[in-house]
Amino acid sequence: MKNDLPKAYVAKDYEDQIYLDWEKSRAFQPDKKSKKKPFTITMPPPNATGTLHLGHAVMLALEDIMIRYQRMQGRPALWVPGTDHAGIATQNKVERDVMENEGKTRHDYGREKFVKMIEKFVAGSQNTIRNQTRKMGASCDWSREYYSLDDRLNRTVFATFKKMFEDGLIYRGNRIVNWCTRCYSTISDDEVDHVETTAKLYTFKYDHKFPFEIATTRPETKLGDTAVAVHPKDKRYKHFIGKVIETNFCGRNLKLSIIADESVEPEFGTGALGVTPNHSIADDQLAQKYGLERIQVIAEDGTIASGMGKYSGMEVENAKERVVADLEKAKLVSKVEEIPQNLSVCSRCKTPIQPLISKQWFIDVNHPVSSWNYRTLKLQKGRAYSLKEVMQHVVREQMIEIIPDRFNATYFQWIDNLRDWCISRQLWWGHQIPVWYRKEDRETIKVQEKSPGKDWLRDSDTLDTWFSAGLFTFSPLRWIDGHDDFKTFHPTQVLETGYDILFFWVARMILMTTYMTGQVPFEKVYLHGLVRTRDGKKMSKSNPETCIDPLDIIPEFGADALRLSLFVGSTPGNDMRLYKEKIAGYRNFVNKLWNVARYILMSVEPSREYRFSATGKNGQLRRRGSTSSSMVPKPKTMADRWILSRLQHMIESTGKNIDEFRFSQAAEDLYAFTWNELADWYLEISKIQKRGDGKKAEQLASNTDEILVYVLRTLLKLWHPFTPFVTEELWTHVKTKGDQKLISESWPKLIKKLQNDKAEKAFDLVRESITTIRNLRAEYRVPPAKFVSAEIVSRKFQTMVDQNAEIIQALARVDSLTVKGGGKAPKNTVSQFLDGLAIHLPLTGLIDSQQEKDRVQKEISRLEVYMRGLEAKLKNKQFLKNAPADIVKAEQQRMETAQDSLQKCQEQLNQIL
RNA sequence: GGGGUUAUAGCUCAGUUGGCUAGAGCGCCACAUUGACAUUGUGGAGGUCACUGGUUCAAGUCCAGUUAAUCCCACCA
Repeated sequence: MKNDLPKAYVAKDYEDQIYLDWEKSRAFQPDKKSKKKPFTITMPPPNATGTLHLGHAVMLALEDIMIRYQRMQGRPALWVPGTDHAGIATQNKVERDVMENEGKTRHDYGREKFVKMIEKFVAGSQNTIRNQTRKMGASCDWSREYYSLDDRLNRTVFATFKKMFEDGLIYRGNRIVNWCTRCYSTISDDEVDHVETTAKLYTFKYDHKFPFEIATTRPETKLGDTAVAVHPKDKRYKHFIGKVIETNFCGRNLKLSIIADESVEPEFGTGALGVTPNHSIADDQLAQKYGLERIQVIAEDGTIASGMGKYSGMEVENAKERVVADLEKAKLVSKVEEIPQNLSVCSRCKTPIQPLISKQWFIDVNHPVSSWNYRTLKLQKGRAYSLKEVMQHVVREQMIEIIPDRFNATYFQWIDNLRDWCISRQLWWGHQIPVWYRKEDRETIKVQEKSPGKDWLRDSDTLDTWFSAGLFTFSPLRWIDGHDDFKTFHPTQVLETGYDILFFWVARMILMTTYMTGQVPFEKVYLHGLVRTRDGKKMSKSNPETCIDPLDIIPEFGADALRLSLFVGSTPGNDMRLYKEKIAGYRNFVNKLWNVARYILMSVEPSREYRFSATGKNGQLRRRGSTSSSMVPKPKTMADRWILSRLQHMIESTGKNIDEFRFSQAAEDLYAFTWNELADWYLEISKIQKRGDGKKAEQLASNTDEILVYVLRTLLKLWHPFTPFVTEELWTHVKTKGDQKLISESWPKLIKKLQNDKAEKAFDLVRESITTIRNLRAEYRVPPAKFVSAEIVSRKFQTMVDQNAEIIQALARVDSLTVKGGGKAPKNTVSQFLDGLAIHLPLTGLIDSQQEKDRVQKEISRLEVYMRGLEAKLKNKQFLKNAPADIVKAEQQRMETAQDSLQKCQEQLNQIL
């Protein structure tokens, strides 16, 4: 027992060393000897593009809580850390840096060289991420760390591609895609953001011969129109439907079919819509539906394609101005108005998206196949299922549970609207598509990673990052090699991540994993909210003053305080606000915990050995070296019984709360126990229990020491998943021979026989008595240092109050306490009535009878209001008939108590008069 | 247009299957201060749980509607 703790806990003096010790002790690796069911979490891999932000910190805090708790439960707990190459994000980042620093583009370097540059950048950034992860205290198994471009993961990616291709789930097609002209790549529907802007809506005719006007915000694309769509019932245009009108638009000859479709809104613009099949997703659908011709207007670099006359080669924006100018010159424009518009932009670089037709690789989400594990996925035999159907099936059948469950609706809605997933990206950074084309005839292909020979060219595109990310529960566990890790640790138990990547990642993991492994990737999905600023705004890198950097916080307040501030007071799926004062509050708490330990360590007899270990049968405590198997701490006083009982309830509720994902509740309860019960009450009482002289007093003191140490040890264990650093540090002061590091200790076992609701209730009355006296003193402005005398009258609790008289005297600063079983209330006192107990303070000279009268009168009114409510309830026959018996009984009890108090108050009032 | 979330103390938020005289932290007010802790202690003030209706013996909690904020998805050219 060491007792040389500094006055305050300065986290940064301990944390790094503690983490090193944990790592050295291999505590992060799952205990494979354990026979219990493994518990696995795949860490959502941060993008290898830089540094961790608070979103990652929340993720690390929550996952570490689960992992540490399960580890202490004795389960082989595996938390697999990793990083993601994050194709588009990383390439963008390096491109931006190179442009800023050297004014060069990736093309100035060429693919091979540029990829090398990205690799170098990634290596640096991975190191940063690893260090930050350590700073947070994450107890993940570094020996199993993965990176999405690791060999074993690459092989899994290529094997997946091949299998899907052979099953007809991957195809190459000419389809309209979201094209980012800056990234020079397709991006998926989910990578498109919509920003509200205003746009100019032009109303015009294609030429003077054209019979009616159309309206558009994008006149330049009209160069590629092949139809005009109207609503079938629109009288203005009905007689044109089915005709083909030849027109000359800005020097281009267009053949426009007039088609009718319900989707056209007659109220918008002129009610006539120029259809540009290749540059609008909606128009593309019309083109498919009516078999329209297609004309490419915009090239992949964002300029007007060749064959568009004088506009060819112009930037889209310039072309627009030019087209408008030409139209105006020809007096074809009748109206220009500003309208609100949702502009589609690339979520990475905010460049406006050009929808265009391009030959890309897709995953067919509606193609039914039979290559499923029908048994483990509980599918109907003999039936083919599409990816979409299985994604719906496993969640609907609750093989995967989403927390909070309202995200089920979001999930299903997304899947219902899911279109084929475009997986090819025209990027250099990522998994290059394992497809080879024969040089002479590009249509002959081979799907494999290695080159089939000299006459073959590899597809230059890479795969969408989320393709490989979809494999992350099983690819790092070496599924591809049939490794034990996969057999032992898959499916994983929990996937914990932000709700913002439910679609990007969670859904795709379900898709990929069910298809490839025949298992669900995880049993539960826990979604946390976003961390916002004090004003509820998003923290964004472009606004650095709104951002809180975990690396600034940790040295100042400690990782434990940061962790607490990231999940206490927040619930799954809901955003939270974070600001320094909040973190400081938890820093204060951590310090409180430190000082609780510091006091106990200073106060108990240091030479003794306090070796409790709750490893005996039936969760009993044994003292090491003792032959007795029932060395449970023995409560001698009511306070002892109370604190030990409260502690047992904490053991029970903390475990239950963590099991049921109520992390905030668990920590809040522990916080209240630590501060408001242990520190505020029991520690103060222990001082009283330890101050007497004589043999009996010594025995009590020694017994109190045992209880203090037992409570502290247990409390450190309960706190450990939440605040690992400070608890581990304190553990070094209370651990004894044979104890392990706290991280490897077992979760405290519940000792049922120490639960004592009667003692808790009785002791609450003692606490309430003390509070009442303090309150009365404060009200009558008795100086805190001054002692008062008091009289407590209770027939029912006379003995109990007597037994606790010393505590009441000390904590309420009472020098002479009279405890009576009955009799008349003394005169000239300030009095207060609790349930079955009256407290009288003869505050001679301080009592103002008017003030006292007012005080009692106020209490009476309050009681009367309260009793009116109760009375109504108790007179209600329906209530008596329908409410459960214990509820009725409780209400009756309340009524009796209130009546009693009321009567006492009235007596009191009469006496003052 | 479809879907979701939120609305509870001055602020930030809890409130598990309906049983509540509605809680916490911060802030505020008063007092204290060498003893584990000023990163402290003691006491206190502060709420028609957004609004309207319904279900129920009983509604902050369940249902319907209204208002306001917010997010996601789709999208009108």
